[in-house]
This record gives sequence, structure tokens and C-alpha cells, in this order.
Amino acid sequence: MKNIGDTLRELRESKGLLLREVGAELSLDPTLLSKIERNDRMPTKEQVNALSEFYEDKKNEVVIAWLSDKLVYEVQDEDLGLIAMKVAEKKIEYLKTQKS
Amino acid sequence: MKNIGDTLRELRESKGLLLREVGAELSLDPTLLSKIERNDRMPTKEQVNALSEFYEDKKNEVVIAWLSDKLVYEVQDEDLGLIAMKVAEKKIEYLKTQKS
DNA sequence: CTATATTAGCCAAATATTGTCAAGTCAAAA
DNA sequence: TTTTGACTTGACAATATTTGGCTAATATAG
Repeated sequence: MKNIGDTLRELRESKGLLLREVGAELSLDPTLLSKIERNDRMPTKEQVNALSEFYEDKKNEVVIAWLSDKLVYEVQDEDLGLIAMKVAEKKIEYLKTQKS
Repeated sequence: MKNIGDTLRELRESKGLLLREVGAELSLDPTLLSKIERNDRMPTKEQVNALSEFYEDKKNEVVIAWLSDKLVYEVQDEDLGLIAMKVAEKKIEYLKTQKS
């Protein structure tokens, strides 16, 4: 249940890699990656995809941290945020039954 | 568990009001309101506030429909959407304990 | 047919997000 | 103490997205 920045930073450090090394690998400006890891910037979907591929063993963890951060951001300081979240869950579950 | 457009349309029609009447009341272009009611445009927070005040007895219903729609939109066609939603819920619950 | 309500398409303006660079901090090495 | 390397910060330009509202098209009722 970590945020996307902490998740990425811990993954990178656990491999002993530098910002510029990961950046070079993914053609991502190291200063931008720095901001992402400090939750100063939200990575784009493409960046998350690249990062999750890069840390392949933790692919889902990265994507989930990112998506859930975006959701939290969407309802931050809304009184009805949590209730809306539960309603949204039901809507998604309903949409899933429709598709299949 | 309706979407924001259907919610607003039903509220307006239940009162027998026209797009231009509600629009005039809220200084909202009727063609824009039309789009909102058909889920073609997402209303802004300000517009939702105005609309929920206007339909005062259903204030929360409007806001929740809007917020939950935005959340669904955020994770639409993401395989991990539902899981991320549950994680986001926990994050919000956690943040709430922090504030108080 | 006429009048009124709603919808559709379009595009400019407003807003928000992104990427990049130069300058800054900080810690450890030399 | 100076230098070096890793990272951070702030500012700004470039892009992308969202928004408002006009005009024209379509429907619906009388």
C-alpha cells in the first residue's frame, strides 16, 4: 500500500541503480524520474508501463500503486470521497459483468 | 448507482424543467447542460456544486454520481482497476485516521 | 408546416500536464 | 578544503486536454 514514488524508489535502490541509469534505460530524463520518485510528478501511463516492465518482478505492484494514487488524488478532500469510491467499485463490477 | 448524466436528466425532467430553464438559473449554456446530461461532457466541480444546490433534496446523490463516474473513468479498461480501487479505499481510510 | 427543445459538430480559449535546463544542495572522496 | 557525483529544485516552454459556446442539424409537439 505504498505510493507510486516510494514504490519506484525502493525498487531502484534495491537494485543499486542510479537515476541516470534507469533513465538511460527508459529514455527518461533523470530529473523527471527524480520528481516521479518523490511524488512531485505523476508518471504518464507510458512511463508506468516502461517502469513496470523494467522492474518486471513487481510489474503489478507498480501499476496498482500508480492507479490507486490517481484515484486517491481524484477525491482528495472530498467529504463524499470514500462513499463515491465504494459506488465506483460497484459500477466497475457491474461493467465487468456486462462485458463478459 | 446511476451516472451523473442520467441522474441530472431525471432530476430535471421530474420537475418538468427545460434545459434552458435550468441553464438560465445556473448561468449555464443549455447546449453544455445537454452534453452533461448525455454524459458527453463531465461537469466541472463548480457546475456540480451549482447543480447539486439546485436539486437540493438530492444534493449528495448528484455529487456521488459525479465523483464515482470520474473514478470509473480513471481506471476504465485497466485490468487492475478494481484491485487498485480497493487499495485506494484503504489509502483514503488511512489518510482519514491521520487527519483526525 | 411552425415553433420549440434538444443534439451534434466545430473550434478557439482556458487549464493542466509534461519535459527540460540551469542552478542548487548535500555527502563523501580526494 | 576542494572536488566530485548523485540527486533535487525552480522556472519556463512545449504539449495535451478540457471547456465554453456558437451555428447548424434533428427531433418532437401542436
